[in-house]
Amino acid sequence: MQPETILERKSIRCTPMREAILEILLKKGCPMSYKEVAACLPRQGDRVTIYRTLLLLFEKGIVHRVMDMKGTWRFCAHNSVNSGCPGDHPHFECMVCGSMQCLTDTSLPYIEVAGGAVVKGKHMVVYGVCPRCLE
Amino acid sequence: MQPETILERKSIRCTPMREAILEILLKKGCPMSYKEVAACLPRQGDRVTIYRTLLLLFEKGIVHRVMDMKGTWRFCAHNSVNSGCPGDHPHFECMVCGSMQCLTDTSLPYIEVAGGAVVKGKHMVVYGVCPRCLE
DNA sequence: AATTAGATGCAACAATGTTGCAGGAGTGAT
DNA sequence: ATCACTCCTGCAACATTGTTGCATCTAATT
Repeated sequence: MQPETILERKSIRCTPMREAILEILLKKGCPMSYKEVAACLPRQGDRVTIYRTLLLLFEKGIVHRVMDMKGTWRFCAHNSVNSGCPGDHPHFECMVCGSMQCLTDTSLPYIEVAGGAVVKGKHMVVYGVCPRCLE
Repeated sequence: MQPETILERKSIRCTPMREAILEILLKKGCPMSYKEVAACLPRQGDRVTIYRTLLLLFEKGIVHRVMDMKGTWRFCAHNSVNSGCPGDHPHFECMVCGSMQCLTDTSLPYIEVAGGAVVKGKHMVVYGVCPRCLE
């Protein structure tokens, strides 16, 4: 689906910035930090705008969000249409190059929390060394 | 085990700061951020020293470390003696009060990463609302 | 084309975490 | 006891991520 179509369907104004960011995320298909997204932008916009755009895309359910092992949010839009994305699959992070990857084929286990806590979501990062960095 | 004994066994100098921090972590038994630890200290030391102490305890395998959903490290020393602690159990984080809890009774699933990546560790945070905040 | 709701850019701020360096405390040997 | 040495602590400074408020500009609507 085109970035423009996605934005329209969610009743969000289609601005060049939003279109560009969403296009980058769709193209890469892996969780990207603000920094990575900013580096891919053709025209450098304001830091705050990028943050706000990423947050908006997340809040509207267009992308999902993962916290990496450095404590920074990463945003990811894969082409799959499955909703309720957050918390449904683990992510792999390479400790060498820092790249991240959605493990969409694996689902997260059911976890029971003792004492009657209500579970809203799950978040899993598997870290190690990716094939490229192993060589 | 006493903080002093633990430090001696790991061949680390037993200073008042280290003893105090380790004692706090052992007492609470749940993952604490730098801020929480600092707030519990009887005599306020330097920020950097606290960070360095926490990092040292982690590197020596005395405590383990979890990244919470706000992107800050939390450190935890439970009394159990099992080594290789990092990555062996999930953690629960309350979205309301921010408290965290080790789910030591649950173990993390085996996750296979396609493409021949080497997995070094796993990290899982389950978030929701704790029993206290539900009322 | 005018209006208006909303998007952007700027400045400023807060928090976490790190690095380099000078001085101080503990350890061991003479 | 004294000396030398290791290494712990505190200070200053900095980098990065992320947020907030406000003025200005832009996109969709009439």
